[in-house]
Amino acid sequence: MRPTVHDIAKEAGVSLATVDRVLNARPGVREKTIARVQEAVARLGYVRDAAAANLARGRFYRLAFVLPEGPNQFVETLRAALLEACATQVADRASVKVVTTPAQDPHAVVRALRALNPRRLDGVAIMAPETPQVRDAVARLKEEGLAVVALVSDLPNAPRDRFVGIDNMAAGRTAALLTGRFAPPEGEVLVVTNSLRSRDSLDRRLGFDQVMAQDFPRLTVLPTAESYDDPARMERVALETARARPRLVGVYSMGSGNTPLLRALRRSGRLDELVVIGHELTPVTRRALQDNEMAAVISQDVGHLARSALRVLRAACDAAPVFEAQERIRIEIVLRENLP
Amino acid sequence: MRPTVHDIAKEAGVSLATVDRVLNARPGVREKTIARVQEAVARLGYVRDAAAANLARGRFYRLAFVLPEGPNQFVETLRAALLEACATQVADRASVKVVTTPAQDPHAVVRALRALNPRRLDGVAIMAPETPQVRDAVARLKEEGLAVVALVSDLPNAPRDRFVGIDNMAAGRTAALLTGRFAPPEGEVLVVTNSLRSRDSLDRRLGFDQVMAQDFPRLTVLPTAESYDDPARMERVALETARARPRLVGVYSMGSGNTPLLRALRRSGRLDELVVIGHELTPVTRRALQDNEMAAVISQDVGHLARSALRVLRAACDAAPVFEAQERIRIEIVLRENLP
DNA sequence: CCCGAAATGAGGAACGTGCCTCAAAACAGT
DNA sequence: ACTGTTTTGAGGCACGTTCCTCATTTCGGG
Repeated sequence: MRPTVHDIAKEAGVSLATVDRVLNARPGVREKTIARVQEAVARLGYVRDAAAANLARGRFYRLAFVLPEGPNQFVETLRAALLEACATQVADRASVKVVTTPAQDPHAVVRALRALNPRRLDGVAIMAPETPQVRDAVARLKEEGLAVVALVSDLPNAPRDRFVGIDNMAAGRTAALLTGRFAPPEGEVLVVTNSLRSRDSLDRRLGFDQVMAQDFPRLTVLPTAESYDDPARMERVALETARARPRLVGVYSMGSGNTPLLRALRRSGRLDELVVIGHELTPVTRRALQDNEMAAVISQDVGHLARSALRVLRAACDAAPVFEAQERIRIEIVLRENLP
Repeated sequence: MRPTVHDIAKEAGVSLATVDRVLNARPGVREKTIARVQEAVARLGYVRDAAAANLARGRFYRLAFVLPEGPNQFVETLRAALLEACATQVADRASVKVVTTPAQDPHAVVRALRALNPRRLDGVAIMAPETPQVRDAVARLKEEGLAVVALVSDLPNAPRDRFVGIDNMAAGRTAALLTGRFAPPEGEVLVVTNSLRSRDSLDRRLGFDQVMAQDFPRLTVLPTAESYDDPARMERVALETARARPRLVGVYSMGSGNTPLLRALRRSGRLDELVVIGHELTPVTRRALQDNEMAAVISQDVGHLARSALRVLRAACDAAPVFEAQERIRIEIVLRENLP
């Protein structure tokens, strides 16, 4: 059986109240006594029973998730994973509110963040591009004492407690390595995304260029084509490029417009000779992998993302340490044969 | 605030004791009353507070892990992950004993399993090749009422409660797809492993052959070379093959002898023209990826494996359902650029 | 040595659930 | 209406912790 506070008290020769004061860093205990208790803790290998502690404390975590909403299946699967995680064990003693904002409108996120009532919340997870206004809104939430976590796309210059998501530069590097190894040694590569305003797209492009320049100098990377969340625009750009550039050998899609992209490449008739690599496993990309239309998808496990964000938020609320190994989101490479 | 048993009692117009009897499926309650309580549960959306329940029950899980021990870094990292998981939150109210058995001796596992005292244990996780003796030992443990989980390598014909690990057939298929895409279109591929006695190796080979035959008919897959956990033998076989077969373009290493394998290929002077694909991220394979000696490593997150096994064992002890999405171990493809 | 402040002890209530006992009530069969 | 059985109610203790109060002890400074 594990030792309890009672055992510590006996071992240290103090009362239960004192042990409690030491364990919870409350004032009114002499240095010497603190040391004595801590020695007893170490000697007996005491670890606080988190379940009992939370029960006694009556802790309740009021959390909010601010997610973009648009023609984006990734966010939908993320939301589903979040709700599933809540429904199951993970979200014990927590209430989770999901707020969605139109992805196209950069001010909508800021309005949503401002609309949050800090007194009715303990923590917020935010998936949004990093703008000065978003930074300010995050700063305000932090000042009000909330835990703030950046989700999927980092907010490195905002005072968030943590980023939950993959290293997007490394993801871009991985995409480049796959493109280089799968494609013929020479030719041109098209890179498309919704918008380079988002931190994740920017990082991916940087990583992609690094590896391309270093390891595959005979592949020419074209400038990033941005669709601005407009499917028609994505389709037009992809179609034009596929038609105008006979040397094209690969396409790297950093964002979410894979449906119009694939449609365009199909219409160009060149899809089967192109190495197409995209991000995030959705019904569309899953289908494309199965049909050999996409060579690989770089993905992050949305279930893991959701559970990790929840755990990290709770830890941040309690100023507790996080279990790093469990919270590292992996860059997953999904091929036709290892589809989950 | 979440509803409690008290709320259910009030809502259903019964006493707390009755609610308790219904919730824990104890006898002595009329059908009608059961229905009334269950309705109240549904109406109020009651979910049992697992933490409080475990606290009250004083539940303590006595678990054992039976792992092979040999010149195998994968098992070492797995053991480390397990200890880390125990040290942290995951293993609350559980004691975990790790038993290691010499990998070379197939009877050692059986002896270890027989040596377990079923009355002092609630669950066991086993990583071992499936032999009739192992099957019998597992059957005995199950009969004694223990929860049994197969780890890494499945025991499909033993009465285990669950398998925690990757789909090894799919892993082999993935390896084949990577080999085929990375290597030149024509040539020979060497497949090596410790032993085909292990279920995981067998499955990998099957999957590998499927995809090779189907998608890359111009690549010839050589018969599996077994090292029987003997590094010298592995080195000799690899060196001989590399020297004797000029058409060799790739090597698929299904087991754990990557150190002697790479040493041999280095000595043959042909390492940089070969596509080498192996399993499990260890210091050796990590280094080989960084040095471009291996093209890819197919891996399973040992941390996830350890935590999942712990969760699944607890669930099995309580005959509780598992959260499937969280327990699916992914087939990870690790390249130089997405090394975790 | 005395005083006030700081440190400590002792104890209890609470959190939500499990599990136990004993008595009371409802019900069945005669 | 009687018996005997089944069902239900009421209550209490326990789990390990937090957090509270109030009394007592210890300490340092004058």
